[in-house]
Amino acid sequence: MATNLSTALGPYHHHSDTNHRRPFHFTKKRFTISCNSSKRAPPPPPPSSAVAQESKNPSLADQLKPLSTTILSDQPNETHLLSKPKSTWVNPTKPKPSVLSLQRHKRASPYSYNPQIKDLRQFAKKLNDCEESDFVAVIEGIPHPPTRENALLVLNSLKSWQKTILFFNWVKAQNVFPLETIFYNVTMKSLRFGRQFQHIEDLAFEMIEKGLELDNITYSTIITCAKRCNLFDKAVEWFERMYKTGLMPDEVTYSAVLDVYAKLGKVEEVMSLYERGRASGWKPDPIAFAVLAKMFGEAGDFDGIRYVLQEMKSIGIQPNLVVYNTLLEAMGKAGKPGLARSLFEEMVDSGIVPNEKTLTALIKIYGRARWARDALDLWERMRVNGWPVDFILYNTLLSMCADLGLVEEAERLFEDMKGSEKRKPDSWSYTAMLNIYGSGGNVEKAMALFKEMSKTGVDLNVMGCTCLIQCLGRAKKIDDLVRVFETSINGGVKPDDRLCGCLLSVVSYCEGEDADKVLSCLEQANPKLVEFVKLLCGDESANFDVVKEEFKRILSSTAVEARRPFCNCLIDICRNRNFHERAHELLYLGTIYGLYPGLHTKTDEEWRLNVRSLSVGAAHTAFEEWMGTLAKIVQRQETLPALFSANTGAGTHKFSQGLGNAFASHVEKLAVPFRESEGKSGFFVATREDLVSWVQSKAPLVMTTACTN
DNA sequence: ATAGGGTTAG
Repeated sequence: MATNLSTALGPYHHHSDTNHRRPFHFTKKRFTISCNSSKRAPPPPPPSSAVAQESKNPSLADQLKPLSTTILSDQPNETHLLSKPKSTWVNPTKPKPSVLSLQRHKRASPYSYNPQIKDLRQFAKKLNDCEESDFVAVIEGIPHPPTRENALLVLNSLKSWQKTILFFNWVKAQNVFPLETIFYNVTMKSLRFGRQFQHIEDLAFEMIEKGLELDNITYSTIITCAKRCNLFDKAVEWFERMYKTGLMPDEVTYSAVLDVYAKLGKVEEVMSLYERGRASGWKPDPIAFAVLAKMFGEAGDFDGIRYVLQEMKSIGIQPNLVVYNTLLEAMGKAGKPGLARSLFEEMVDSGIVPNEKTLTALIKIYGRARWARDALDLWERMRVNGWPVDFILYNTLLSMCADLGLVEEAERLFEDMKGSEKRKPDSWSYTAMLNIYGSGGNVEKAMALFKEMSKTGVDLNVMGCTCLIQCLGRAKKIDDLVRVFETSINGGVKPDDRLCGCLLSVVSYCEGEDADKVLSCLEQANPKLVEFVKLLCGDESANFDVVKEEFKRILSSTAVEARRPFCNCLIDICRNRNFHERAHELLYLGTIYGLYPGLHTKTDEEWRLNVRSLSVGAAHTAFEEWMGTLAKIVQRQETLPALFSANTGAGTHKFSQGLGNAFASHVEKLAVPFRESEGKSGFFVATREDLVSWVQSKAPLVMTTACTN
């Protein structure tokens, strides 16, 4: 279902409902097109009903509606908006409708010098240090009378939210002066630190009851607290309430709310708010851009990231460190390592010194992109320039080494960490090392690490467990595998779908007793999956429709990233147990459930089979299927392209190694005229003439192995 | 220090 803004904005919407409200159909593409155009459409006027009722404080929903309608309408059917706008809109005597106040809330003047400050600081320290049960008694020792200034100073110094509340209530009970908004705001700040949304909301209601003014600081504190507690509906609710009472958000509250919608993934709402704010004359600051950049990064939306850069440029805002960090991270998520690299160089050239987060983002990007040269160069620059390093960055460097297969570099860093006082390896560090040894097939070193962990008291986590099991499975050390699995489960590891996929892949290449041992591990983690394996291979009479339904059920309860591996392994299991037809059925189901997008690509000149993301068995199955289809086409004498190719990938990824070789021997066995391309490894090509004559000589055989639907 | 908004790990 499409997101509907009126739903998102809650109950405040209903009274201004009109028939031009429509659900959002705001796709990424459309957004980008509309926002990238250099000329921004002038903001449309608010609906006349809103102007009449609340010309000063139109509701947020009313503010957003016309804009979204303008952007989203499928046809330019905006006559109801444009029929009488001029008088309202262009008339300079009327103010522009505005969604935010361009002026920030004015702060009270800072404290004047007070000779009692030193005593009060000491007193606050005593309060912070004492037991909570003694707190009230300690308060009584306050060295100076709790005047407004004195009370504020102490209230500001308390660290735990429980003590803040106790002190707040004590001051209230003294009844020396009425507690103003600032007392509530300071108290809320402490509660927010303790993530106590309910307490904050109670205080807010108390303010309303007493008729105290809730200002922008109050609202932004409430909203960000709700956000940090993941109570997004509450955050939106309080933002709406603010408009309702006639208070306009300033840019701090406004960007806090942008972040709320961004965290909800409501890109279109964020952009409506942003554009509305811009139309009101708002000049967004770096924090607002960090919010947008983060949002587009999470969505992997490169066009959105470009839009942010372009906006900053046109407004004349230089990114600061945080904005650069966010943009780098976003570039990584959008799969643009090269642009991340240039952005980083631009940042350094502009004189900004990278921090741990910058370097963590970049190292991660280079590792994932398998850019060993850039990763190592950056590592060297970190050392030479003395750039800051922290624990997360160390672990990220280790993971990068795992991605790139840099065994010695990782071992050196790992030893450094063991030797340091502050940065002892934790379960993340061990996981990275297990990943390195596991993918390199070094069982001895991997098992040595496993033993070392139990000695040093570092818990194996689910990912480390997966790496180790994969390694032991490949080495056919099934008894060790079972022991590691049992130990992990007893140690509190919760098996996830990746671990199950890993066990399933071990099952695919094991036989007899070994396979049964691994299956009984899998049974503990995912009994349904084991049941399905038995359905596939145990009972030959299980019909296709039953398999289809069960498979659908399994997949829909599996994490997206583990679905294709599951299907690959299941195909391998069927093939290795001589259920070839089942394998074809599973490949067919995997294809219709969208697990293999882009498996076939066709142009007039060339048809290509892309098996890079398939397991060996699945790739064989797909190839046989392809040849079977081809045989039918030849039989029917339909048109064929001049060239056929199959792409296995060159096996640069540590898990896809061997696919090319397996494929080569498979085509050799079938005597199909595919030859590995000389220039490109992992590319197998055949001409139409060769293939057609092969099909004609082998047609009966191919036809029998092909799935008949 | 002295009431409010943004960024790091499969």
